[in-house]
Amino acid sequence: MVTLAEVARHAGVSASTVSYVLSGKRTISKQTRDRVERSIRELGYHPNAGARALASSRSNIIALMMPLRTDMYVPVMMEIAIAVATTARERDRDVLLLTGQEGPAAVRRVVGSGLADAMILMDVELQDDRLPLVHEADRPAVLIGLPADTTGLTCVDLDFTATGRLCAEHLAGLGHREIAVIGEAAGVYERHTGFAERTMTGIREGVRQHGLRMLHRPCEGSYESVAGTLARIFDERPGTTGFVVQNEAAIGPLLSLLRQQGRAVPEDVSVVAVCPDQVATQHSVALTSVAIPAEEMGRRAVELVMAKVDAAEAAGGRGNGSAHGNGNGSAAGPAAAGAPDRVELLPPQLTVRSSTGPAPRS
Amino acid sequence: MVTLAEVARHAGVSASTVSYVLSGKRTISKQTRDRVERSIRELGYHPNAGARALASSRSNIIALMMPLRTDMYVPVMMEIAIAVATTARERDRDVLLLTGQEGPAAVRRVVGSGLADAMILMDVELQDDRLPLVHEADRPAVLIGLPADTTGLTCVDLDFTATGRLCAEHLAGLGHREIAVIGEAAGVYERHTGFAERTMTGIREGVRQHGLRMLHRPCEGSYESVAGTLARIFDERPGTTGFVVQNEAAIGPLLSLLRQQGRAVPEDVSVVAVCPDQVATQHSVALTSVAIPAEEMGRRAVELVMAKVDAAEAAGGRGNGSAHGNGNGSAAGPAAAGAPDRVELLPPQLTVRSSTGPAPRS
DNA sequence: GAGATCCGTCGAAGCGCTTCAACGATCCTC
DNA sequence: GAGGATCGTTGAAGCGCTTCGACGGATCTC
Repeated sequence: MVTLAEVARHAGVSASTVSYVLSGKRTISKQTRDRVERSIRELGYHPNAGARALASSRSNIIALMMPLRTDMYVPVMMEIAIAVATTARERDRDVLLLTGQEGPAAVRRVVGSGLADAMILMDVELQDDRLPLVHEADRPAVLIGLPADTTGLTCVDLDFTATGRLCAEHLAGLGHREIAVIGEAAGVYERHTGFAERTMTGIREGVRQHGLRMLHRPCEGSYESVAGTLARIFDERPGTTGFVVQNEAAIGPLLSLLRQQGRAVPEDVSVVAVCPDQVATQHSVALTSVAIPAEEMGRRAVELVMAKVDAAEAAGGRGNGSAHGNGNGSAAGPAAAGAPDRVELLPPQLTVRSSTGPAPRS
Repeated sequence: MVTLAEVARHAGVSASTVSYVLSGKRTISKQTRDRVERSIRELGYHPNAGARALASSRSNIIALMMPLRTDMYVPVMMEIAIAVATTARERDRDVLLLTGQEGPAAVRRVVGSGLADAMILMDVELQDDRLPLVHEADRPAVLIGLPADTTGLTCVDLDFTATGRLCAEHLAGLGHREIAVIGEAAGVYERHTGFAERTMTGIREGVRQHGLRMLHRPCEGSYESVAGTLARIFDERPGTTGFVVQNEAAIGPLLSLLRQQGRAVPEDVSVVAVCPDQVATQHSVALTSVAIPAEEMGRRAVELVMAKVDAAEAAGGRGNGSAHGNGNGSAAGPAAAGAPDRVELLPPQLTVRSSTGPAPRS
């Protein structure tokens, strides 16, 4: 392995000069810089990550905690993860992959060992085990998802309330009066991941405001489950003409079943989905949908967490970018310039495709 | 941050003693060990990862290179990644997530900086850009997937040839004489990822051996594409009664279409799929399938790569666990005990579910 | 043109850990 | 009971880097 010292010797300068060329923290004459850079290239030098981390107490690594269960939203999770990794690399950081397996202890370990400078937590639940540790660790952290209490936390998520409202409004605008929501599997509601509830809140707002009637039924992704749910919906409300589907897995079966029953989409019933664009466009009918901006969520999470790292650095200390009085959230204010704690809800965007149309004449 | 020195002081021993308690590399009396461990707990000590890496030139990190494109097999990729991360953690290693974004240069960087001790490469193509660098880097590496030339490489993959054979044999055993293969999207064949070809090789073997007739059609995952492909198949070979589907995305549309056309599964046509079990069981008909053992692939990859790290360590040097003469693969042999280069093909397992049955009387 | 200022470079001190050689103490062995 | 092994522990030397203070020389200021 080539070391910095060897580069220095090769270039005829001191080690510190090489270091400053690399970091840019002091001005170096163009002449020297060129010479050093040439030596680096010729020798194929790569700074040793461990030594760097030790000397600077910055590892340039961001930890990404994935959900343990892989039963849901896999494509979304994956897209977020890839966006995180890609964005981090663009900013010269690496990403450490942690699974939920290890539980909250992972937070303690990573923080304690200085392995990572910051954390991004995915799939945050309303009452998340890891949150107390995040607070205690007082390290830059960003959550993807929204816990019940966001005090002192920075979060990124799709604005699911606005999403729900948007869906309801879209259907209302097309003249639909009775709509049904094919929701997430019951387990999702029980786990209190929050987004399902928020979507429903938004839908209810839209429903109330536009005087619609609405039926909400949780539903598994299996064909049988969708069939049962659908049957019950039409049983109870034969006049239903609009559907909002939040469960990706239910979309395929739903379209199949509607076709089988001779209900044309969008002539007889309209369907609007909440899902990634890729999913929306791969079905027999291209779906009007609100996209889940996975890529943007991942990117923003990295940007926010890095801003916090830099802010903490500038402030001289470790820490979260904002002071933590012991729970007395007094004077949260803008704090030191940089990255205040905040909740960033991405505005939903509804794309009209071929699955929604005017309500049929009653 | 608590340091090892503080632990030593607190326990009334020297720093080296604490280090040996932690690593177990020398015998320490139970009494001292207990005392040290107690201090560690009381102070909440976590060894500093950077310092450790620097002093030992081992980072205890395994790099995982994900494919850049997220268009395919996302659930499989995700499952592999999670299995890798989980298995690594069980063995006290962490996982660094790299995307294809950075290209082959990532290999050089990670190896050069000592950030990771070893690499696992996913989604390896037949002629993979990264392979020359893997050879050159001479660091423990394991590929998930099979390149054209596996000399000096360790690979893990499903035995797709056997998989193909198994599918053909299963259908043959049920009396089907004319079968069709709904293959991967044309792009997959063009990219030469290899597994698609290997599956076809196996299917052809089975077809030949059992005297079947076979039609192979690449197919996109979209509904329209499947519809077109299916129409052309029945056009050309009306007597087709058995299907092998390798493209996960095509499964849903295929089942819908068959149902629509009044062809009952499995009474009129049988369908066998190559896909994760989870996918196989979530459709309207539970599919007879050969599973893609993602979890096992991830786990084995970690086991193999760690064996190589240990072997290299024991052999005193860096290196790949086996000598690399400059391309003259002479006397590859068992080499030093430990982890020789090898290709590990996992045996496929076919699970009979409800989508295959005896061929209809012709 | 003397003093203050700035620029580019260097030397040295550490960051927190691992590991080697060494050493006293205890245990055998004959 | 003397010599050698063995055991448990220690001190010190780095691992490769960052960063602080210092320093000579060029540039500016009045």
